[in-house]
Amino acid sequence: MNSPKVRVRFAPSPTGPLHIGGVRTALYNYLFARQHGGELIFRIEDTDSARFVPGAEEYILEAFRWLGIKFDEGVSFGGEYGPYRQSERRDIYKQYVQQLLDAGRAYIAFDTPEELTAKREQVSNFQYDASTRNQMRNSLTLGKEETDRLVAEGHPYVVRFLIEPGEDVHVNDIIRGDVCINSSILDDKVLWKSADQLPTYHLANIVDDHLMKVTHVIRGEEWLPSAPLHVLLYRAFGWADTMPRFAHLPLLLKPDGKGKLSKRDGDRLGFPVFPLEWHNPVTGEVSSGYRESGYLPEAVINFLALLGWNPGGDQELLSMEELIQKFNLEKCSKNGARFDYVKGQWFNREYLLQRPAAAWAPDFVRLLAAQGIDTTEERAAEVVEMMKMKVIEYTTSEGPKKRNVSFVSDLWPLCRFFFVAPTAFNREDKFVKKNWKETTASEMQQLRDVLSTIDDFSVEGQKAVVDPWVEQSGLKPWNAWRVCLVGEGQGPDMYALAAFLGKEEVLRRMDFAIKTLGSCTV
RNA sequence: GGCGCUUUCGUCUAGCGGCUAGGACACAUGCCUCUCACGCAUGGAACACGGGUUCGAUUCCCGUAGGCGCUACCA
Repeated sequence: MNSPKVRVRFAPSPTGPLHIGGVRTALYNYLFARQHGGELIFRIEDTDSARFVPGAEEYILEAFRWLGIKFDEGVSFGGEYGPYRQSERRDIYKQYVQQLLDAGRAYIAFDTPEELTAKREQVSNFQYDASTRNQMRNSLTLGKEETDRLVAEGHPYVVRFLIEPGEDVHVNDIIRGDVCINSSILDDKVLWKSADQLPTYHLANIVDDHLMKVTHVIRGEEWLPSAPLHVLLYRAFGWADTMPRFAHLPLLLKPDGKGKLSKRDGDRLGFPVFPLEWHNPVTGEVSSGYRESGYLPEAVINFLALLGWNPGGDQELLSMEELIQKFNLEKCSKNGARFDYVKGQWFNREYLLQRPAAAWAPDFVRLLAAQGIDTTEERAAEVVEMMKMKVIEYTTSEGPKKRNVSFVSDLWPLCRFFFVAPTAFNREDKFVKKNWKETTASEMQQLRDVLSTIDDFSVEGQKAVVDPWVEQSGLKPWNAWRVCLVGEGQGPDMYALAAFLGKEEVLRRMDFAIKTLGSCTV
């Protein structure tokens, strides 16, 4: 018996920007589908008309395009199992709800939301189930005639799933093994909503997965408690033999404190929780995205892939191809993973370093332009090459910290002096203080005179002349020279910096420093 | 409250009855050095607790405690 072709789906609801946890779920589905030569479906679960947010669907699609997660079928991709937007499948669901009604596996209930709220307030732990349904207003208590009459009169109603109590329902989860819960603790879930005349997630989900021939449901752990309900639905429809296999992924948790990762954590700690920048169409609020923050899609993918799964072994830098090859649902961890965004920055650094400096240049040029600096990509690439191994200081809620250059945008604060000459010197600066003594001005004047004789101002050209002079004079001009050209204790190798600036600019900066700092002791 | 899932360094994790419990991020120190770094080397750092099972438990079972989730006419 050969198993059917693997078909998985990622089915977000368009209620806003895609959360990074959702991105990981989609990624795992993608890796699984690719590894098995299967198909990945993109379905839109927009059965909650109240929470619909315009633009969310396009946002999600663009996010996956950027990340390199490709779908084979679904909204905007086509396919033979459409439509793939649930709001366009109303008639299909209606038909299946009727099937359940006819089979006596579901019933009609007239209780209004207000009545239910009141009931919940008056009876603690109230649950609409076998123990309470006979006290409510539904087709079971009202009888067929009365029900038909109320429906005909246009009274709003919902359809509820009739759950038989006292049965142990088993879910065989790929990640968690056998999960068993008793049907008595399940409530008679609403399958069809009166409010928007659409099914709930539970019904739509089962019908679609069945009709779309989905073989594996890979989703977040928040769905685990309702998985038994889904199993019961498959059975009620008579689809138990083709029921997909389930895999419930661990959740992404806050970097610190308690609870699951939320947008607020990103704002508080300074990292994005969305793949792309999001502009809230109602509030106008802007949330940062990984793309706009300077992350490389490969880095985001690699980082996310290893949050909750690990191929074993010591290799952590993995390409999409390697991930596809090594991915294994059974090796997913069972417990929630704290979102270690600092490690995410490290991944980005690794991927940034892997590419040639020239590949950073366009972004860097744009960044410089925003600072009013006009330069070429070649020049920018030279600077990148000299500075990519440096460390940047940044501020956090716990005070200043340092980290390696991890983004192109880290470069500007480190590279200003390449493009802007010092206009003043901070005599209180430790480095300046230490390296500018009363004799320094005259030493710098000597160095200046030596430099002015050089025609070939390349690193090699300078070396050929300056090294012997250093040797013979016994001077150590480096730090003072750095003060002249940079203004502080920063920057690359002095010859490299001087070569970049060019002879004229170097001499100009030295003249200015000698004049400004003079022979005074600082 | 009820139900379910879960528990190895600060964090992500490897481990699938016998190991000096491994790696990575982060952190610290040293070397290198023309500044800051990179790099290299080194270091601190974990099996939640209590019972079993077993010759032997981080590993299997049961409790306890913590964490997480669900408990809507939301997904």
